[in-house]
Amino acid sequence: MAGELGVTYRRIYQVVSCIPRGKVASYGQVAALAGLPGRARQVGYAMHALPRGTRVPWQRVINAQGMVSRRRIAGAELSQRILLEREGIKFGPGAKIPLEVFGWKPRRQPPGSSS
DNA sequence: GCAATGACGCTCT
DNA sequence: CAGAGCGCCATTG
Repeated sequence: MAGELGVTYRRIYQVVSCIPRGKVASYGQVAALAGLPGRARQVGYAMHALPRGTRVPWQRVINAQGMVSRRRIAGAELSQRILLEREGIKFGPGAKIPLEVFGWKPRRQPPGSSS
């Protein structure tokens, strides 16, 4: 049943929930952080399986090209873009997000913070 | 239990 | 730079 989600999805949702507001992460990045390197596809499918009204910031997950992945239903990708712009993320030419600026860079110990 | 699906990523042409 | 193909594997019917 869909009520009981697999361990894999749960792991993915956990990582996605850690993405700070105003930042984005790619499917592959989420997969790697979830301990599933190379399984970006499963991340995308996990996002699709999310129910409406979820607390998981699924909108912060985009593809490696810095673009909102195209969905089965046209127009939904636009909604995601609106949500991201609302968080302060700016899109460049070609609807691409500059990952060097908005890409989430998780770091446990910021360099120079302990000195 | 088997076969098809899918919000991706990378490489080659 | 753009497009097409293959691999990846959990979830669903």
